[in-house]
Amino acid sequence: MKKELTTRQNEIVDAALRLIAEKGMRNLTIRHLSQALGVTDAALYYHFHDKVEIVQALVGRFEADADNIEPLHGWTAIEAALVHRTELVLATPDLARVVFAEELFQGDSEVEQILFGMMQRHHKVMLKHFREAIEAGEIRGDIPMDTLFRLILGPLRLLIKQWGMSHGAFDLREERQHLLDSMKILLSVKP
Amino acid sequence: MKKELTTRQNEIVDAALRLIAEKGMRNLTIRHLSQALGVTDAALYYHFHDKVEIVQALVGRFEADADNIEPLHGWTAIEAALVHRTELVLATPDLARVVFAEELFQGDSEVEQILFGMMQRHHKVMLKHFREAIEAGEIRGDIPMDTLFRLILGPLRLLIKQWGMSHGAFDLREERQHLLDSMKILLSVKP
Amino acid sequence: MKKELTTRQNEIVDAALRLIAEKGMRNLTIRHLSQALGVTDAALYYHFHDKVEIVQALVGRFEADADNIEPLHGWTAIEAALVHRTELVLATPDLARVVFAEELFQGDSEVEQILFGMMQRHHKVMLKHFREAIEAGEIRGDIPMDTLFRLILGPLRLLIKQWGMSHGAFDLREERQHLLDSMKILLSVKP
Amino acid sequence: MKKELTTRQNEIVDAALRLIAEKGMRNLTIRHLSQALGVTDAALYYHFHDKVEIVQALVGRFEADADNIEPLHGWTAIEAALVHRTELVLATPDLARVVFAEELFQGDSEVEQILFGMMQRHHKVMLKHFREAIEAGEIRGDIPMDTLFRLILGPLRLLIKQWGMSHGAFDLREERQHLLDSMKILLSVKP
DNA sequence: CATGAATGAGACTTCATTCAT
DNA sequence: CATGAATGAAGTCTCATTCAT
Repeated sequence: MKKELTTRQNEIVDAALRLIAEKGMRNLTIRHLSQALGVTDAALYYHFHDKVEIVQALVGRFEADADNIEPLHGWTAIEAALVHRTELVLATPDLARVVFAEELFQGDSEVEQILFGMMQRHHKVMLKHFREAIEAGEIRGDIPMDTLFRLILGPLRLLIKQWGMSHGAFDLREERQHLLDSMKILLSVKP
Repeated sequence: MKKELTTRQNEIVDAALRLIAEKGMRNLTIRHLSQALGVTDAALYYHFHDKVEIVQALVGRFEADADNIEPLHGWTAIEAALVHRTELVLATPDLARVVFAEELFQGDSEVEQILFGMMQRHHKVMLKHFREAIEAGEIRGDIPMDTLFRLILGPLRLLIKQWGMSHGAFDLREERQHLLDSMKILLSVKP
Repeated sequence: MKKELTTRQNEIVDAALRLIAEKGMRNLTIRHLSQALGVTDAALYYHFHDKVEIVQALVGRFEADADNIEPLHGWTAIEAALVHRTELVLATPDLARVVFAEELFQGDSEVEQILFGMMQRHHKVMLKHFREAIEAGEIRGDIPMDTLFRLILGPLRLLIKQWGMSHGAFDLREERQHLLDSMKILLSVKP
Repeated sequence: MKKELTTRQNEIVDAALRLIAEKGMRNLTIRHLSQALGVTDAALYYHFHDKVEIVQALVGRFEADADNIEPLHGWTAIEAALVHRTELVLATPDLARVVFAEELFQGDSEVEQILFGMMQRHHKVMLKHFREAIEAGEIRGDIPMDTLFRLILGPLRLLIKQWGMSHGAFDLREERQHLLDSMKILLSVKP
């Protein structure tokens, strides 16, 4: 299912990501992309059949990285997931402004579905970890699952979005740590 | 500063909002808009000088509604703000999928600035309420302000986004209540 | 043939002239014109049936002024004509950048004809004065008539054009006098 | 600075020149141009980034030709310049009705500047030749420089404009010769 | 692998004009 | 006298894509 990308294809996806991060999805046009790469429009069609194919490869990036999480459990897994997200964002800041920005692809139904699938799977995995954490007595169990998901992922999303919109004006790792610390305190089971 | 819109102008903004909500920002073209209104492209230019002007009027809607919050304080004000947001979303569902979707306007620097200003002001107001709530002993004071903001607004944003993306598949009021209840419990000062 | 213009019509023509002088013929649009006058587009159609009618009235201005030359003869008439032109230009500088700019109306065949007619008549009158001046021994007679016309009118046109393009940067009267003096010297019959 | 044009670009500029010559600047639209070339509007944008770029290339034509004047001096250089102009006009009659028609570009501030620069340089060169001619005793020295410029270039401009407007109804070379002869006589130093 | 040339659809915008009020 | 609302044609430009070389 997942196609291996050639070197050139990866270069193209990199450039595409850069364009989107810079000026949004509308900035991702075949001409801009080819100019960024120093080739002709037509040249891109040798590497990808479609523009859709490029965007799909781009979205695939998120997934590729997201899958490499080690098999942790409970609160440890939750913390790892949040850390992983922010580290990913720090590693490829262009991704930072794109990930969590599902609206960007609104209308691109092909991409929308891919993203929706990703989100669903992620959601499922997280819920599993929540249950584990509750069973292990790591976090309190009196909060509805969906609400819990929002309480944990919502702040993370907002944090990353703020960081992206401010063009990295604050220390993401530090703020992420504040977030994790506070969550730990708030969610821990009271004696 | 804020321009009063004519009846027709409001009709146009309504239609624009509908278009965006349906298929995203890319769906908001002058042609689509005029077709939705049953007139020619050119007709719109009688009412607005620019497409930008239309989008600005549209963004102004958020602001207009956001300003009408009663002068509450502390946790009450925070709760009211969250309730107000969700009620706004319920009242004009088209707005729902647009609000909190700053990325939609990424690249549209004119609009970006307006939104940025709105966010800044909102942020400031919320921080004031947080401080009041802490002083009043309504919520605990050991969480950094910015983190507190993310912990409260992040979940709300995610909730509204989920509701929008699912096309209203769940009861927004109910879930919002769960969120508020949980927040209250989590943030309350422990004896 | 020549229609008397109402007060409002004259105001409109004035504004039209100003627009053309400012940014060229392409700047003369009904909307710009109406905006300059502080009314709606539609309002202009009460005063003129057509845009063509406005332009015709505008061109008529040149003619109107050009006709009022006193019945002089010979070199005196020639000098008077040149003086008259420059004075006209000084009196209504907007006209300055339009008059002698037949190209501006190229394509506007209706106007082109009017202008062509004006030029023809002017040409004829000037030739008559040339002949008188030669017969009177005021200027030498060994220059072909058409060449003489170019030698006298060409410099004047260039002078006015330079003045217009420089936005009145030099003293038109002074330079015109230099021109007349030099012409007198050059063309006078040698002993 | 001066960009080399491709074959296709030159074809486009040729067509553009033809369109302007035929019906004036307003006739130079992308659609007309592409139709004249038998292609789509969009095709032109492969060769030129802008419509402005096309016009600039077009204006560059004047300059290109104007620069190739041999290094002559004094009256010989002046005569050569006038001859060159008329020959240029005869060689490319389309240029004829455009050259000396600065008004055509009024409002096109980009082009206006290019033209203004060209005029300035031309003016400077001519003044130099005037001085040389005076020093060499070829022409009289009692006429102000600027006036001299107008006396010589003005008639030439008018001649070319008349020829262009009459669609080549008379023998340009013959009339130009009359002009030169007369000028020589008038301006020569009297014994 | 890439370029040169083109296309058709559609984007935003301006223009002159009309008509009912 | 004027406005409010609209129209149809035209203008400039961008976009994704194709095809021959």
